Amino acid sequence: MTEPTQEQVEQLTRAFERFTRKFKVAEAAAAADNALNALDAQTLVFVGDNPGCGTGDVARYLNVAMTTMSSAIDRLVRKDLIERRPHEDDRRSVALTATKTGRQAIEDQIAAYREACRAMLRSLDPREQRELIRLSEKIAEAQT
Amino acid sequence: MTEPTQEQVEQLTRAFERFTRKFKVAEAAAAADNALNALDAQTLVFVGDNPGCGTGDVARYLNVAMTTMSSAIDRLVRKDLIERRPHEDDRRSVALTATKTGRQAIEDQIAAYREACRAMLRSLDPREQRELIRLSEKIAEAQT
DNA sequence: CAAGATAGTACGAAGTTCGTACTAATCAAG
DNA sequence: CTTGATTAGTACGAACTTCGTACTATCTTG
Repeated sequence: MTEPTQEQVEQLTRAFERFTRKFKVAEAAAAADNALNALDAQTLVFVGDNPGCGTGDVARYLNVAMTTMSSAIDRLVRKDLIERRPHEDDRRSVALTATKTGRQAIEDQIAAYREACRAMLRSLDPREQRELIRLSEKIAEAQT
Repeated sequence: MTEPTQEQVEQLTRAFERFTRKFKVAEAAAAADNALNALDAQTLVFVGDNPGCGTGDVARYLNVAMTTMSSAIDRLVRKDLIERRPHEDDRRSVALTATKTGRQAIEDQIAAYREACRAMLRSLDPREQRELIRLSEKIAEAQT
């Protein structure tokens, strides 16, 4: 827990700008098939991870207006990627779940991500690979 | 350059998903002031890095239609963040440059990025910080 | 210099986001 | 149990974004 130097921060920033770009390309590639925009893709993944969640849950998580999320869900339902079912306990709510097609689309989405990660690791030798993963996890945990 | 294991790839993917999310928040925070959408922000940064570039250069780099870029540039010009000047050699082209206000906005944009990177580094001890930067640069260079 | 390629913009159609207004269901007292 | 406030969600329309088509102006090449 030491304050990094200005120079170090800038080096990492430059490297990460390139990573971010790489991930965007990966996202775009995964979306190409289903023609999902960024919001719809993120919505689909969230619903896949949180079956039974409601419109508001996703809206809050992705930081968009409730009505925007309602539209996004409309599009995903029309493409048969998710389903709106009545919620058991609260009849105002809907319970969202990914359809079989939707789960497949999520897999493709994540596979593209994973492919980008694999490409990164491939540039390193085995010891470095282990070290990068260790450091990444340490950071991810610290951010809470 | 050794093939990483499936397990390693997944660990890194999970960690990077969290990073990506963090960067999106940073981007959103930087955009909040100027109310720039993602495309406009990226366009502004590119023009800042490539003064004198043309509409088509940015469009190709960001992978959008020429007309889309023309609109984005319209918006940035209207906000006085960039300028369209006639190109010296080729009078069909425009030469784009960031205005003083624009350069300031870019600084804010990048500062938010840098802040996210600094936060990451802070979770590590000095030896680990140096190692993370070294590995990141190695990967960034290998990707070409 | 004529034909074709290139850089860019105008315009309009299709789609996205979000605020306002509304319905339906739940909760909290009284 | 009813009434008033809250909560989950959708319908609708305005403002904005993206992009294809059509067009102008300017190189480039044979």
